[in-house]
Amino acid sequence: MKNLEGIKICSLFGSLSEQERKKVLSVSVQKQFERGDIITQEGDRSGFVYIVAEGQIKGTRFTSDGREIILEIFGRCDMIGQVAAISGEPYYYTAIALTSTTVNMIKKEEFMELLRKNPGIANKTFAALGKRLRAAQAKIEEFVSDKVEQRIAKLLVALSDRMGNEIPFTRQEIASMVGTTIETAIRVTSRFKEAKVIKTTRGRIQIIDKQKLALLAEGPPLEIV
Amino acid sequence: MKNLEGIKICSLFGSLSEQERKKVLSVSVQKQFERGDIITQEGDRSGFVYIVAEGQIKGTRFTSDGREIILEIFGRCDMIGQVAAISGEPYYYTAIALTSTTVNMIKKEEFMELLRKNPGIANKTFAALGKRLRAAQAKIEEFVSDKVEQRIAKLLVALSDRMGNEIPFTRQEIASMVGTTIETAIRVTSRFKEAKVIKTTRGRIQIIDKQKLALLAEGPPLEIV
DNA sequence: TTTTTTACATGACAATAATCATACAAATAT
DNA sequence: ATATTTGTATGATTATTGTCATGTAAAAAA
Repeated sequence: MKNLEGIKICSLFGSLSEQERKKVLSVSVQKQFERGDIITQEGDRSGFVYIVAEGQIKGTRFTSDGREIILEIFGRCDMIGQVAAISGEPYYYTAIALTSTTVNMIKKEEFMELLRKNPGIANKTFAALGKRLRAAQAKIEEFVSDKVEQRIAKLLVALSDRMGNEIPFTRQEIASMVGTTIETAIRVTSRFKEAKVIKTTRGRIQIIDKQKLALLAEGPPLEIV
Repeated sequence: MKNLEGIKICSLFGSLSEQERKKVLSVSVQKQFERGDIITQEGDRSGFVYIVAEGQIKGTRFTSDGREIILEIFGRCDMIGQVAAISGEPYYYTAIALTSTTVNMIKKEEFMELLRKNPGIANKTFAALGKRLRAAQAKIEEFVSDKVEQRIAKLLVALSDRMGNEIPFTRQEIASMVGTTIETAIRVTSRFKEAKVIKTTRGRIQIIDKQKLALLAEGPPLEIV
């Protein structure tokens, strides 16, 4: 059963006994999404927690004037909707599938039960949330002290750590992740291309010189030659 | 015992029985700080969780070039150090007392025990963390879509919701909270003063027209007359 | 195949905010 | 009482990024 596989590998569930794991599976329903499908919608109250078994999801919000802000990228074993489940508030995000995605859905109540009965799961869930908080605060720090070029360099390094050297995002998506306009994102990536730290094709960025990129993420901007 | 009082009112502990509360108190040590005192230091591993019984604390980080970034303001009943306690990582913040402050310190291990044995506390701790995550993400959104004037207006509204119409921060601190320079913070607050939405004295801002301020937080900037 | 849409590219210009400089008043220390 | 430090104020200039406009190439749809 692919269902079992998806969830078995998640370290979150590593501390579960075989019976417990079966219990998790018995209360979780698997669902499939295709690129562009909406998994949770900002403001909704569907009452599920999602665990990503396969694929990539973007957690986005839309500004009043319709601009998209991509706040996080979720991958295998990441959890979506815990905060909403525990605080009882609606989803904060619109979660959209970036690739073909398989998720395990757990009803809010079952999830709470799970947390209550399994300190191991509770701790890991908590720690994961803490990690997200720090990531968000690190991003705030970036906004305060980095220029767009550094932010994009940082993003590319982070993304390649996560998904390898082929980064499947458009410049518009890059822009939405670092909080800039598409024009600026294009200009910056063009400069990177010129300096041979990346290669680009339509909707893709390939990292060539990750080390140089890491330097750009910290240090001074590229000299215009 | 003032100790007891401090912790009793915290809604976090509302679900505790009298014995449980006593247990919390038996494992918590009270400590006093004065303005400017450092409570936790970024990178340290002291292994305590702090609950604010009285006073205000700023959670800050320092950039490589020494600039201060104020990420959060903590007040009564807020908790500091939970993430570090649970994930086992060092403190992410430098927490500095803004006023005379009383905190209840709980050893990391005791805190974990507390969480494990009291689902009510665990849930509230988790929910509080979720709230902080959303606050951080809301701030990211502000950086993406607001100009400095709006960010400062939003900050002043939020601060006055929390601590009343007398806001005890310098323009430098305001600047560190919205991620701008002191000059820009001064210029913007001066404009607000001119428009009679605030009054200022040294180290203080008094909100006069909160409604107008809320409008400025959303809408277009002040017209320069 | 032709049309339309989507993603990338680039120039010109404007706006926002940073930087640098200087000044002054209030608080604190000597 | 005087000196020093700290917080506020404001002008001039520059840098960074946003906005608007226009163009091209690749992909998708007709």
